[in-house]
Formats: sequence, structure tokens, C-alpha cells
Amino acid sequence: MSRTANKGHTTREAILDTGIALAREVGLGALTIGELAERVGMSKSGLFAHFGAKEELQLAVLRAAQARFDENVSRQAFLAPRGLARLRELYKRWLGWAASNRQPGGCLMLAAASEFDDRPGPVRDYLARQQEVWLAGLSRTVGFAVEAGELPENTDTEQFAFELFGLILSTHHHVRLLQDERYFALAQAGLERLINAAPLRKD
Amino acid sequence: MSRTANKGHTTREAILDTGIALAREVGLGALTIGELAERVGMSKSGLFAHFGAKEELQLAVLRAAQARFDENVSRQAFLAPRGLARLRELYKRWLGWAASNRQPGGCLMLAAASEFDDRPGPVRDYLARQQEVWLAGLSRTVGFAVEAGELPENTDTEQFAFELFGLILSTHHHVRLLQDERYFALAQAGLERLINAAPLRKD
DNA sequence: CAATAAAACGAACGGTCGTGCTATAAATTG
DNA sequence: CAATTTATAGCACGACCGTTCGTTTTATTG
Repeated sequence: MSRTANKGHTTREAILDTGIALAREVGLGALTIGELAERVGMSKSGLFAHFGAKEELQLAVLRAAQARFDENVSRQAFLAPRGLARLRELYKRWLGWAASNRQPGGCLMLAAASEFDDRPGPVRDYLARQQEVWLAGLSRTVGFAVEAGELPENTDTEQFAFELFGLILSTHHHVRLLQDERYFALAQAGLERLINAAPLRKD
Repeated sequence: MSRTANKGHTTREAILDTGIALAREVGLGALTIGELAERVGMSKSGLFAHFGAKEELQLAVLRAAQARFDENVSRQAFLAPRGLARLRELYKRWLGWAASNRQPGGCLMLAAASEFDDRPGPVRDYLARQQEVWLAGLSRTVGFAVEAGELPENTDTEQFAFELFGLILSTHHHVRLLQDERYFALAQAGLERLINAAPLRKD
């Protein structure tokens, strides 16, 4: 017994890999079992047996995408020391993940959030939960820069995180729709303005 | 002959009204002729005859939504005098349009852009074109405030517009996904920071 | 009102959807 | 290697998809 890999587990991973790619192209809602099975090279029913329901497949794809995001963005950025260094590293990796058009489809979580924000159910719940966690993590990362004395003491970290998110979204939107890499420069300038004129708490 | 209204034109308008609402709920790509026909109260084939192809229906729905946006946001904001007054009015109306959850589905154009940014074709082309026009209009509106002396003379209007768009997107994203009206306050603070610490040209 | 044009319908088409079942093939275990 | 669990395939189902076509109803016009 090779511990990590039953046959089932192995093919399941392969399915999710291809599923992420396919969902990026057509959208998570339009992800179809037949098309996915064909790409993976197995039968519809064989693939279906792994998940038992379409919605379970969607959730599994989403969880797999989230795991890759955590690995490539969060975990890597956490290798940088607390403060502006980590914040900058996080922003750079996040931007690369979300708006890079090296691979088609952009960020699956952002696309899925936009697609499912009006469809109650487990998918939406999962996305909302992850979003809350991510926002809180962002605020904390900004907070470390405050603690390090690299941002004003009364910086509004939530406001900072909210605006940082907006910069990512604007870049994502414009790069993907208008296919113009020029927007990365605007994203960079936006971060610098956030740092140099950070939003302050009102009280 | 009542000039504006053949029977055909009238029902076409009704179809588009309902079509906008339905597309907001399920997404423009998942907009279905049968479901739409049922909601309008007519036969599938009868409805289909108005457009001749699914893609034409999608484009027609998109154009109708754009017309409503222009009417309720752009045109109304242009009643305010050039400068910060108009900019603030535009922002307020845009925010209300995009992120208000009084009616379900949020902004159709934003959702459609996210859905179609990877599907080449007329729908994507239309969305990209409208996006360029809108960004240019935003920059010009900011420029008027510069001309009025209400923003620094060397304000980077494109950067300003890009960041303004990010604030709208961040609000849209968070309000719709997390159902928390609190984010409107962050949107407002973001605009004030843009005005009080406007991005400047590098040269 | 009659003639004509426009609009809506109903039925059917080939496809694909998600999802059950039953049988077979492959991997794992003793 | 034999026994058994696990994974995959094949087939069928009802439902709905976009689209076509011929017919019927409704508006418009002279």
C-alpha cells in the first residue's frame, strides 16, 4: 500500500486538475461531466461515481483550486518577513495568480464568486466563507506592517484590505477583458499610493 | 399607426425587460430561451423568432441593460456641474446601480464581463468596447475636476479612474457575496482618499 | 370589411444534460 | 494465486437545450 495513492485517489486528483482548467474556461456552473470525462479520458459514469452529484464535483474543484492558491500565494508570501516586505510579496503573487493571462481563465474563485453570488447553496456558502477568511488574513498582514512601524499607527487595516482587493479586481477585470498588460503598472502604482497615503481610522 | 409600437416592438421590449432580470439571476450564458419564454408568457418558438439566434438574444439583452445604465447613471450624473460635484454624483449612482441589492443579481455588465472574458465572440467584443468607452468617460470626468482646480494639476486621471473602478468592483464583490451593507462605508472612504490624496503623474 | 403582412404557436429534430442501474475489469488483500 | 473490494464502463432514462418548419392567430393596411 503506497499510502498516498489508491488508484481512486490518483484519478480523482487528475480529474480535479483537468476540472480546474475546464472550469476556468467555461465557468464553474457550465462545467459539464461529459466534457470533463472526455478530457480526462474516461467514461461519464466512471467519473460521476467519484462524486455522486454535480454539486459535489463543483465543490471538489473549488477546494482543489483554493488549495493551489493557498500553496502558491499565501504560503509562499509567508516566507517573507512580516511587514511591508510580506505585504508586497503577497500582492505580487496574488496579482500574478489572479490576473496573469499565461493560463486561460483567470482566477477561478473570483469568477465563481461572481457567478454564484446569487445562487444560494453550498457552493455560494463555501465561497463566502473563504472570502471572509481571506479578507481577515489580508487585514492581519497589513497590521503586521503597522506593528513594524512601516505604516502609520492609526492605519485602518480593514479599509486598506478592502482597497487592496479593489486594485486586484480592477486589474483582473481590465487585463482579462481588454487584454492589455499595461494595467499591471496601474496596479503597482495603486499599491504604492496605498502605502504612501494609507487610509487612517476616523476616531 | 402609433409610431413607436408595432406589436412586435412592444413584446420585444417586454422580452428584454424580463431577459435582463433573468440574466441577472442565472448569468447571461445560462439564460435560456425556454425559461425566458415561460416567464414572459409566450411560446419558445414565438420568442425565438424575434432574435433568430441565442447569441442575438444575449446581445440584445446586453444592449438593453447598457441603455438603462446610461440612462440612470451617466445621463443623470451629467446634470451635475463639471468637477468634484459631478464625480461624486457619478460615483454615488454607479455604486447604487452596481452594488445595490435591492434587486437581485447585481450589475449584469460586470457579471457578463467576468463570464465572457475568456469566450471570444461578439458578446465579448461588445463588452470590451463598452468597457473602453466607460473608462475613457471616467477619466474625462476626473479631468473636469482637475480643470476646475479641485484636484491637483498633475493628477493622473487614468490611474484615478482605474482605482475608482476598483472601489466599485470591491464593493460589488463584497456586498453581493457577503451580503453586508457595511462595505458601502468603505467605498465612500475610498473615494475620499482618492480625492484627498489623488494619484499624480510620474513625469 | 377584405386583403395582406406580421407575430405567435405547436410539434418535432438531433444533442447534451445529470443521474441511475448492472456488469465487467482492475487493484488490493489474505 | 484466489478472494474480495474498488474502480470503471456501458446503457438507458427523462428533461431540457437551440433551432426549424408549417400552420394558425392576430395586427395592420387599403
